[in-house]
Amino acid sequence: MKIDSIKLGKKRRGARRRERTRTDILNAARDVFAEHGYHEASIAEIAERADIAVGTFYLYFHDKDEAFETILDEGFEVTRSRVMEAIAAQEPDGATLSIVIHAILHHAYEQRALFRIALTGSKQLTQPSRVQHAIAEIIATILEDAHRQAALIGYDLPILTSLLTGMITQAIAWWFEHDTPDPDTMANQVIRILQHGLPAHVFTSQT
Amino acid sequence: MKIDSIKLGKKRRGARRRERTRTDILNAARDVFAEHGYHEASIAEIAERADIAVGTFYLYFHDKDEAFETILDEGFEVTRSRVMEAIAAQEPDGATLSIVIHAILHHAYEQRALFRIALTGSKQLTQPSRVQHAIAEIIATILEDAHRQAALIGYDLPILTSLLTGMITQAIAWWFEHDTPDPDTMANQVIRILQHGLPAHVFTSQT
Amino acid sequence: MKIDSIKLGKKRRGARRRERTRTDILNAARDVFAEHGYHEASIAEIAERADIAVGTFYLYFHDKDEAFETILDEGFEVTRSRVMEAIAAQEPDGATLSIVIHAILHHAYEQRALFRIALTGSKQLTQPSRVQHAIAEIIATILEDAHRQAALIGYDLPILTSLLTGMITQAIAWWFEHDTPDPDTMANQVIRILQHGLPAHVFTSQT
Amino acid sequence: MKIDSIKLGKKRRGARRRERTRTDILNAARDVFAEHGYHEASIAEIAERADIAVGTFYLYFHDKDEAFETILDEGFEVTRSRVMEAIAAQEPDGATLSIVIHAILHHAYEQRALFRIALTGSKQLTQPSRVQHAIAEIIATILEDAHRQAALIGYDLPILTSLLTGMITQAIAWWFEHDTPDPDTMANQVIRILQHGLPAHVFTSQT
DNA sequence: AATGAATGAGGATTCATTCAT
DNA sequence: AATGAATGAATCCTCATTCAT
Repeated sequence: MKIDSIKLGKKRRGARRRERTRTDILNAARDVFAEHGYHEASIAEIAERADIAVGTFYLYFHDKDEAFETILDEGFEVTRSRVMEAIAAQEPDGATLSIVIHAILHHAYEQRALFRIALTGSKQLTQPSRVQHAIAEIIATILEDAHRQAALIGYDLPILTSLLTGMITQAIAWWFEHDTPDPDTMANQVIRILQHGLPAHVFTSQT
Repeated sequence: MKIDSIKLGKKRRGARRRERTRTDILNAARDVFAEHGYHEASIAEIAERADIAVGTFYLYFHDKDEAFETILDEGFEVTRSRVMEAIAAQEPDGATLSIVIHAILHHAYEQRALFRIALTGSKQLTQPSRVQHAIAEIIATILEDAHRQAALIGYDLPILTSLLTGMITQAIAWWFEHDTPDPDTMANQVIRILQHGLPAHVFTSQT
Repeated sequence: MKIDSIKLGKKRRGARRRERTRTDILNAARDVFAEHGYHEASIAEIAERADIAVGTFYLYFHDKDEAFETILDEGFEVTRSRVMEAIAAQEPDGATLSIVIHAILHHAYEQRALFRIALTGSKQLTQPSRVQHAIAEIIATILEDAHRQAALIGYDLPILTSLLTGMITQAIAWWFEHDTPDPDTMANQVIRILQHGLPAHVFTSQT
Repeated sequence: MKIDSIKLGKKRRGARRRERTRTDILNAARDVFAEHGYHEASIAEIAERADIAVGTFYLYFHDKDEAFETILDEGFEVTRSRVMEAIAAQEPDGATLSIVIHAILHHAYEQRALFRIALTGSKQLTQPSRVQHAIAEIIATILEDAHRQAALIGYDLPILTSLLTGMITQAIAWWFEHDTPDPDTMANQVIRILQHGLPAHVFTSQT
């Protein structure tokens, strides 16, 4: 029994260590990708920041690509679940668009580095930015509900979803260059537009 | 005099030729950047498509970067002037937001390659804003007018501009993956949102 | 005394175990070398097939090279003794070339993996001779006898030995790509050439 | 006309230069491969010996492999044609085995580096040594003639070809470690065996 | 002006070997 | 004795840029 527990201890320690190294690498990689973008990020720099040898990187990730993908995948998994939790906590009966927008912007504000990578450090051209996809999915669920209730007649649902996503994405990107406003204020700006629209004035001739 | 005019002729011919080569390179480069993105685009391929030698490229552009910048700069200069012309033609008294959105989307639809480069093939991280900047500027003029007339109380003007730009940009990006709808339909979707907002329904609890 | 015997038992068991592990590694290594060749064989794969940790490999062999050398050395020691036994069993008075060739090809046919390593997976350039050397030695003893009896006048003994070795080696290499003929048939082909030579016909002009 | 000839001159000079560089690389590569074998040969060393930059290597060969293949391909093409010429010169009516063996060994002696690469510096395991193939082809033509005339009853033709090839190959390999004997003497040793066979003595019990 | 061969720094990836546990 | 995570030197290959012609 003693032996068992010791062995178990060892195993746990090994696993813990392995996990810690993996996290170190992922954090370092996220920073480097965020700073330089996919192409200009070098494994050497990631390794240095994670305080490991170059070769160690390859013990945890098959190649540069896999690390990149992992950051996005795991990052957005966290995003999705956090946002979902926030929504569920506030409005158990069903999410409203306002709550969703607030939740997304709150989380995005805290995870700027991740969003920066996803929005600008892309590896491929065709990636319509995985962020957009993640955001779009969340928004889609709400709009689909509304659509089912025939509340969105006149709108093409996929396009509407995409356009809202574009707006929210832009709100997030705003923070790449500015530090204010805070997420709530930003969310209110977005919601205001979506709720009331702009004054008729701007759509007609301006004399 | 005769000699002079000959020289002049030569000069002119030389200049015309130079101009043609420059355009060839720019066209080839735009295609290659659009196909592969900044990083994967090689000078060799650009040169081949422009039917010139690699070295010749460097007689016209200082480096890869300069060609890239030139494409965006000249491209958006054209965009701006075309859109402005379109607006002026339709509504001499002053543009309305509807007209601007229609004009922008029309032009963008025709210049997909350019917009694709600007939106996805960026060289640096902070760059996706090149298109956005161009679009934002046009929109800003209209919103500023409205703002001056106190019609936009409650909105932060720069942020509002940015958000609208995000929506329009997203509409353009939609065409990177889909061929429909046509620019007018797309513009109408955008305008519908901005004019009426979404039904109150989606902002409140959904029972 | 009791303690002693226990210790002894332990020691023996330890030694036996050590021996078994060593053999496991050697077997795994032989397979991997045979499959991939020296350079493409990785310690990691050898360790995996031997069901040990990478580090353990280095407890038994100083480096990749030593394992490789050991395989060849021990392999050919076995070859030599088996062949010698076979000869002694058949012809106690002294071996004949026929018997030797039969014996060598029989053994080689069964030990293809080893011979494949020795002939094609070599580490260094000057090495293809390891097998050759082993074969040559056996053949040399016979030829030297004959030479002593002045039966090989006109032949340079070392060269003759080498040439016969080349022929036999080639016979073995034949099996790297073909499964037939069986060792006896193959041996008879070799012997036929060495016994009668080729018809005079092929050495003169062919009208 | 003057312009034409100048242009032509330029073209020729360029082509000549290109050809020279290619040859330089091939020569350097042949040496390095011969010294270190395929795997240990580094492009850097080849480039240095050819007195070019690393990148230049890749202007002429797609990768290490292609250079290696080219050396063998071109090398054996030369071998074949030289040997064929030699044969044709001596015996217009049809080659005899003696002449072929002399010719092969003569050429091989002069091209030791090439043969060393082909025989020992192989890249893949399955390569039954392209040399062998080249030699085998030449020998096959002669033996097939004889076979057609039913002079080789009792022999399996492909195996016989292979065995002779093995012998000749071994003769060439001999020179990797020794400088003597000269090609003619060596050829005579080979021919002597093939013509008369070994004394019956060595095949029977040796009392 | 045009050419295109040459350059060489830069970066990804591998794997034999070590060593703390 | 055994483990297997960590190391980092070594090597291939790319491509923007230069420059002799």
